[in-house]
Amino acid sequence: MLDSVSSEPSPLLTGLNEQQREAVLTTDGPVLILAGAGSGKTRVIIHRLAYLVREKGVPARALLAVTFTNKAAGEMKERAEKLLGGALESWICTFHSFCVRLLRRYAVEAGIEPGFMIWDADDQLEAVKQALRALALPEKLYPPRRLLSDISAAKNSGRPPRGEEGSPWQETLGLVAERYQQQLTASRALDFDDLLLKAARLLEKDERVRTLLRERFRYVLVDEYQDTNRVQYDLVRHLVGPEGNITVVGDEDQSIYSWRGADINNILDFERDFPAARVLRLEENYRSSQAILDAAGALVAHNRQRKGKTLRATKQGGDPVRVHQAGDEFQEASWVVAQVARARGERAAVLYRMNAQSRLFEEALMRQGIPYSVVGGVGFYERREVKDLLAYLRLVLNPDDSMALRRVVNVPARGIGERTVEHLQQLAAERGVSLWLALQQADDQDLLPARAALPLRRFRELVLQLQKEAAALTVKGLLERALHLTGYAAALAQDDSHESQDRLENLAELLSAAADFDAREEAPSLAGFLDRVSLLSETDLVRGDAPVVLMTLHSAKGLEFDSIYLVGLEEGLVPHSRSHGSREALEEERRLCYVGMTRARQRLSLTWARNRRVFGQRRPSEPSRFLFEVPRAEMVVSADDDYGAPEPARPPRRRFEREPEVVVAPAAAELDELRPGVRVRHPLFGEGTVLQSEGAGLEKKLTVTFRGVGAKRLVARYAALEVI
DNA sequence: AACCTGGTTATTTTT
DNA sequence: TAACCAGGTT
Repeated sequence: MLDSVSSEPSPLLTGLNEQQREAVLTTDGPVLILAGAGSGKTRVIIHRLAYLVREKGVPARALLAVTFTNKAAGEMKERAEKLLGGALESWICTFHSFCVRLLRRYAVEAGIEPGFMIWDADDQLEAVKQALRALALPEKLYPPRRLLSDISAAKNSGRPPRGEEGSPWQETLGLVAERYQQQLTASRALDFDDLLLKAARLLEKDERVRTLLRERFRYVLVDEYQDTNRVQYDLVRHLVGPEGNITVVGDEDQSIYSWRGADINNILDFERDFPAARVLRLEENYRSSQAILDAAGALVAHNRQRKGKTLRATKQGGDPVRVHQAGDEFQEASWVVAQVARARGERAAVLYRMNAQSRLFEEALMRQGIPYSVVGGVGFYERREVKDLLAYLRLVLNPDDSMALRRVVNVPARGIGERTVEHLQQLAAERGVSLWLALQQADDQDLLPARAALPLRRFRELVLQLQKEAAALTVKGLLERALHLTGYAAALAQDDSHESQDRLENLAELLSAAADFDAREEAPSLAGFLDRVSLLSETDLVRGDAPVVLMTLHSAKGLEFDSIYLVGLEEGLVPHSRSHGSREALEEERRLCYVGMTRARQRLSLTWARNRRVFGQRRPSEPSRFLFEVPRAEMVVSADDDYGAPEPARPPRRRFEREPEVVVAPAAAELDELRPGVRVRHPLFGEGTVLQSEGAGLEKKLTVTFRGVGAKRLVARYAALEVI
């Protein structure tokens, strides 16, 4: 296997270090590549794919690479195609999309409906609530979210709950899980966990399919192996078989998804599971400065659950890691934003433990007129109007999807009340059919509640009409038709509130997303569109253009920035209070912190606030223990000026959207000067020229071009512009 | 069926 | 604190 190295060095190997070359060339049998943060992992993977195709003559369609995010898959595919100079026929996709493709293709063998819908987290939660209602169990005693997470945990471990266990909770869990699953079945739908579970079962049970797939996929690669759960592990094992070529790439120090069922032992025990395994390490780091690596390395060295590796920096020196202690969370945000404003032109990220922390940073950035983007939070596809429209599309494809039906049966309002829906629901439960079928039967047998009969019939006809038209339409065309036929657009247009305006804009964006899909996809279909939307993740939608990005530590995995601000490093937050007590959980928190630190190329700042509002109450905080695990010599410590002073009185908080606080804005006299052609200075973008301006006063909207940054649209009120 | 209100409740992290 | 829900009112 190594003979091609000596005979003639492949051009695919140039620019790779010794370890990377070996990782590219070691293609056969089980291989574990331990890839440290910033060690050029993706590069190795794409060179490996190219090497297999070009040098070893393996047909591209025999290669399968599985990742966790669409973004990673997309990037991998794109770069591999660029390297090979042509379209690549390999499957490079996420675990979930791989399963969907498999299940759509082998639905019969898997024993599921070919046209299944995918339920999202909202649908799942709603289904659990329904189950509780049907069982006459109070939500207070049985929190739906906890039930759902237990159901999901059970599915991810490969053993769906049964109600046989002893404890009352387990018994209830079993009952609820059973009802929950019934609803999925009646709706011809699968939840996220089912996608993996059914695919794994299919491979386990059906020898023909298994053989077929093993023959097809002769080289399988799994990225981020440290984040695989039990079911994913089973899936991979069935897919590969004892003689297969399996390569897994991962880093045990970056395993941060145990709460979603990921099992760090999958990577730690790889050599036990595959005794013939070759283990290769990538320990040369091309991303971060020496100072950053030393600090991060010292931190993670406190973990016991690891194979252990030492990253070597290729960049020497660099700024020391900064630790800043702020008086409170407001000052923490101001400090960070001041630092960001000072370092023009570099890309920075603020990383926090939980989404709720983003707001203060958003407000501070907005006040300074610094453009930013937030990853996560309320995503585009989670907005009500978007989900409503998508629900109509789901009904077109599968009217039995009861969650979709429930969602829009009275949206926009058409006189179908809660009681009517409940009545139908009961009917459906009695007969063990979907809501749609119950509706149909009730209509045919004149069982509909008198007052709602007409609107219900019209709703039914509406769905049928959309179904009839769907075949001849593009996805965008169908969306437009749905907007019109349902009266959704009209209802929004009639109401001229700011909110409705926003919604219409979002729907317009949905239309353009659909148009984009129609144009780009080879064979665009409604099913394909819905699948893609369901499998989209938060980080897939990261906009890369903003100079500052705000996100959780979890979503930062796999990304890199010039500057990293790791904020809220306090006991109870990082490590999170829920992780106190168990060593495993604490180690995961430490890894989370490690992941955050190793995102930084040039500068790393760690901040904490001496007191912070928690549960709406101000409480003093302790610095995170992780701060003490980084050697003092690596750090420069600073503090707010009023460190130790009594807590200053704060004006009552005001919602920024309603009443913007002008902190730094052009002086009033300068507002009129902001005309096209005028030179201005921005704290972040540097000097630029006004290209265009519309409106007047603080509401004035400006288009300004900055050197090296391009044109930016700014609102005068927020823009910290200075006329020069 | 939409709106209001007061009380309760919660905070990880998300493919 | 603020988001959410159940229950009541219009």
